[in-house]
Amino acid sequence: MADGGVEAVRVDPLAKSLGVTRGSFYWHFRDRPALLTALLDAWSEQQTEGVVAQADARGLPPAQTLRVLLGLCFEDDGRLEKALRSWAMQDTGVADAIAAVDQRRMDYLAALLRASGIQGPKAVARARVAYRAWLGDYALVNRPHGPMVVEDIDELHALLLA
Amino acid sequence: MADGGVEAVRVDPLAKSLGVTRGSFYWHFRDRPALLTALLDAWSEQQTEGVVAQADARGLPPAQTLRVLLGLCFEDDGRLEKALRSWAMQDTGVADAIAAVDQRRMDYLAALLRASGIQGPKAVARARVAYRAWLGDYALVNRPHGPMVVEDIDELHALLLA
DNA sequence: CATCTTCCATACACTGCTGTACGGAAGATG
DNA sequence: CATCTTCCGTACAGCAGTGTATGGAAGATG
Repeated sequence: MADGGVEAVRVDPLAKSLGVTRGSFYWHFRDRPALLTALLDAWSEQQTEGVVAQADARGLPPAQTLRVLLGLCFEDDGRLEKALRSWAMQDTGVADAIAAVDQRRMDYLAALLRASGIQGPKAVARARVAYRAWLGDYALVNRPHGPMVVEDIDELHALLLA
Repeated sequence: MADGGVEAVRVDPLAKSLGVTRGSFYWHFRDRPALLTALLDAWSEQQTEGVVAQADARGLPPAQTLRVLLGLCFEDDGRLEKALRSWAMQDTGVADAIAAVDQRRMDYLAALLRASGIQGPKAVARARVAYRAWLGDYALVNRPHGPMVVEDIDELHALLLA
């Protein structure tokens, strides 16, 4: 999925790469769509709680937690994230699942900003800007120096808390 | 391409939707890859000059031009942009072409920020943040209220010039 | 008018993938 | 030990799309 997108997750090549035959696959899954939805469900469940808990676990003040969160997020190469969002363009069910994940993550960002002293609607607007900046980093095909450079993260962090 | 991604631009369905046969296609293009590269070339050439010229044409001061540019960019639904970047994940040639377009657009953004009084490296870092925010808006599957809301654009504009 | 080029249709062979039918091995259960 | 369930392989039919070979119509050119 991360390598070739939805179109690349096909049962015949998948079975071959695993050293089994399609007969095995069709015992575990009803058909290809069943595999895909299983994949989506697993990702969705994992991404709603994982990163948030990881950032909160350190028990830092909100402004520091925000910085830790940004660092964590920009570490990922985002290939799976990109593949899923590309998939969502042709499947509204996928789009809905991702939208729910987006909402939870932006809510957490806004809460962090409010706890850092950013007032009311500004917190929500900035949370959306930050979330878009994170997603946009993935969209950049050849990212200038690998993942986002530390200076860019610091600049974003400072802008959000200004 | 915008609707279904690269995988959807196939010669047989395309010919059918145009009311012709594949025989016609294979006279105009050597094969499917030839069509795809022709598409990419056209997009690349169109996107290097178009929007920049459109923003500059009004002859406004740089800070206002920046606001106009942001408004113009966030108008687009970005489906083609997303499809191309998704395609770039499996084709380095596509990735290179898009990276070149990215570079030109970020250079223009940085120049606009410098002309607005943002000093040195800050201009580049903020240009990258803004460009990522723009791309990230496309990545959001169900965008909250259609395209990016005016408040978000204003907030971004203010942050960039702070 | 004859020929030549341009543009498109028809027909064919071929590939990669899906889903189903069936069969068989290996362990669990009575 | 007989049977039954679990898990997987084999074989087949079918579909969608690619690329090629060939022929033919319509206008351009001598």
